[in-house]
Formats: sequence, C-alpha cells, structure tokens
Amino acid sequence: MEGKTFDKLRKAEDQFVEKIADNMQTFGVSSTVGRVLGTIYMNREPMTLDELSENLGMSKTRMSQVVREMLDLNIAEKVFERGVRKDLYNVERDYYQTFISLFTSNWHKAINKSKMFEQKLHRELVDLQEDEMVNEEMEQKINELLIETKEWVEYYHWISRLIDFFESGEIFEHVPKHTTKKD
Amino acid sequence: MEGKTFDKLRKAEDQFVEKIADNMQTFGVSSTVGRVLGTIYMNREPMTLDELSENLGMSKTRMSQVVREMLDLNIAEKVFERGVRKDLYNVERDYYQTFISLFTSNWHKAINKSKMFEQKLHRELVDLQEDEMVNEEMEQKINELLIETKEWVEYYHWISRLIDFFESGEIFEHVPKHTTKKD
DNA sequence: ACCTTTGTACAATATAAAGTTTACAAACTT
DNA sequence: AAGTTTGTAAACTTTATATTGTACAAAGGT
Repeated sequence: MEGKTFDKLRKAEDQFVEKIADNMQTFGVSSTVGRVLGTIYMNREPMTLDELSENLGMSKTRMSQVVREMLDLNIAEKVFERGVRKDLYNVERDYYQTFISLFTSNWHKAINKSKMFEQKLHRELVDLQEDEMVNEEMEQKINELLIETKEWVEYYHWISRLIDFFESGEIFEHVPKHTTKKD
Repeated sequence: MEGKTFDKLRKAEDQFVEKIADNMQTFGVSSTVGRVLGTIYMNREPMTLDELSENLGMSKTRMSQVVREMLDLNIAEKVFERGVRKDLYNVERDYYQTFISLFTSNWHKAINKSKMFEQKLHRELVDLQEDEMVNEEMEQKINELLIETKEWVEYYHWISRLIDFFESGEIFEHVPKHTTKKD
C-alpha cells in the first residue's frame, strides 16, 4: 500500500506551503498570497490561474487578484511558453530574494506616501511661522515641530538607504547567507 | 486672534501623529497603536490611560489593550512617579530604535513559531524515508523535501543573524543615521 | 465573421480584525 | 472595612478585508 505514504508526503508538502504562507504574513501580505507562492514553489514549474484555482480550491478570480499582487511585489513573473495560450506564472525560488522583495516593496510604498506629506507639512509650518500674530510660546512650538519634521525626513532617508543596502545585496557581505565554520 | 494659529498648529501636530501611525502600519500594527505612540511622543512626557482616552476619544479599555501591546513590542514602558497613583506610560523617542524594535519583535515571533514546525516536519520525513514501502519516485520526493527543509532552516538562521545585526546596532556602521558630506 | 477561451472589473457575501460596553478584581483611601 | 479608583477580561458591535459569482472585453482559433 503506497497510497498511505503518498498521502503523508502530500501532507508534508502542504505543511511546507502553509509555513511559507505563514512566514509571508509577517510581511503583511495575506495568507492566500503566501499559499499561491508556496504552491507554485512546490510545483517546481510555472502554473496557470486555472491550475492554481484547482489546486487551492479557490475561485479563478481570486487567483487573478493574488497573482497580480505578487507581480506588484516582484515575487512572481509572467512566463511565456510557445504553444500555451494561458498565462503562466512563476515565482522567485530564492527565499532571501523574496525576503528582500517584500521588505523593500513595503517600504518603497511607505516612502512614496511620506514624501508629499513632509513637503506639505513643512510649507504649512513655515507659513505659520511667518505669520506676525504668533506669540513666543507658539513660535517655540512651531520650531519644535519643524525640527521634528526634519528628523522625520532624515529617518526616511535612512530607510531609503537601508533599502538600497538590501537591494544591492550588500547586506550579504555583513550578514552572510551561510555561516562559516570559523564562526 | 491667536486661536486660528493655535488651531492650525494643533492640526499640524495631528497630521504628524497620523504620519507616525501610518508609518507603523507598515510593520503590521494597528493604526491605534501608532496613534497612541504618536500622541505620547508629541506630548513630550509620559501619559496615563485616562489622558490617552481623553486625548484620542477612545475608551480607556482600548487604551489599556493598546498600551499592553506596545509594552510587548518594546516601544513603550511603564514609568513610576512619586505621588502619582495612575500608571504612566512613555514611548521610545528614537525613530530608529522604534524601527528596530518593531522589526525584530515581528521576526522573533515568526522564528519561535517556526522552530517547532521544522523539527516536527523533519522527523516526519525521516520516518517516511525509513519506511520500506517507498518506491524510487517517492524516495526522490522525500529527499527533495528534506533538502527544502534544510534550506528553510538556514534561511531562518539568517533572519536570526539579521535581527542581531539590527539589535546590536551594527547596522548603523554600514547604513549610518546621518549621511556624511563626503558621500 | 463567429465562437471559444482567458483574464479582469464590479457588486454581493462571508470572514476576520478592531473597538466598545459591561462587569469585575486588585489596589488604594478614608 | 466600606467606598473609590484603576486596570483587565469577556461578550458584543462595528468596521475592514478577503472571497466569490456574474458580467464583460480582449485575444485566439476555426
């Protein structure tokens, strides 16, 4: 009876997929995104929306949404194959790279949102400062806020540099993928 | 009329708090946590649950929950002050440190969850492997999964080292807080 | 030109997360 | 020791997110 062994193996694979999904939730993406990535990963070759839908027991619509989200996050890519009409999707197979993609995608978004805000707030504060009707105490408070804003901008610049540090792979020079024996 | 200026200033402060909250959502914490942090931050000195409740227009119970969550995340601390019976809470004022605390809290949790899983899965696979009833193909698949598991463990070790890299402050040697002019 | 397949918008529903109210226990006052 | 005040737990409500079904437009095949 090999069916039982097969079932167990299948179960182990599912557990693994679930673990990948779980890991990805730490980045704030939904578990379904993680499961789709895990499923394609385990499949070892690109899959179509229909295959994913079938395999995960979810609607094709949902698969479409999720795959698009993954393309945005740079953890999946569309693959062309002669003779196949359906779109095929493949995923990043390197855990480290996936980590970096998710980490940086998140912060890229945050940085973009932040930029407008800072400029706007800065302008408002300067306008306020130039108003003649401000007393000593207000003046003081405005200055404090201007300083805060400056620090905030510096902080975001740091995050920006941090992203580069990851994306360029420099991080691996200081936190290597594999520990050497002489550790 | 200084009231108008005061209102504008208040509004600017609120915007700033909202920005802090927004930034923190990138780490997956609820916006209320961010607002509480921002509020205490702007207040420039520790606050009580009642003050927070009053200031944010939310229930004291909710404040209690949120503050407890922040204590868990290491971004707030209880402060004692003679003569004051209510608990006072203060927040980390260093953006960088807050970043690190949130980043590492998240991953510490993930790492802990992962450890059990890996051991269990590994054992299951070895058991399966030792079963005599496995054919060539299964054997192959089991081996593949064992390799995957090993890689997964290595990946998590890397994250673990990455956390140390942040917590120890070593990160700032390579991605400094302030860019030097000679950049 | 017509029919089929494929992928995505949109509205409706189901599920999960956040927040509030009520109730109660522990610490402090008097 | 009785009465307040403060902090937390549990049940409930509201709000946000995930998922599905239907409808439709674009591309492919015949």
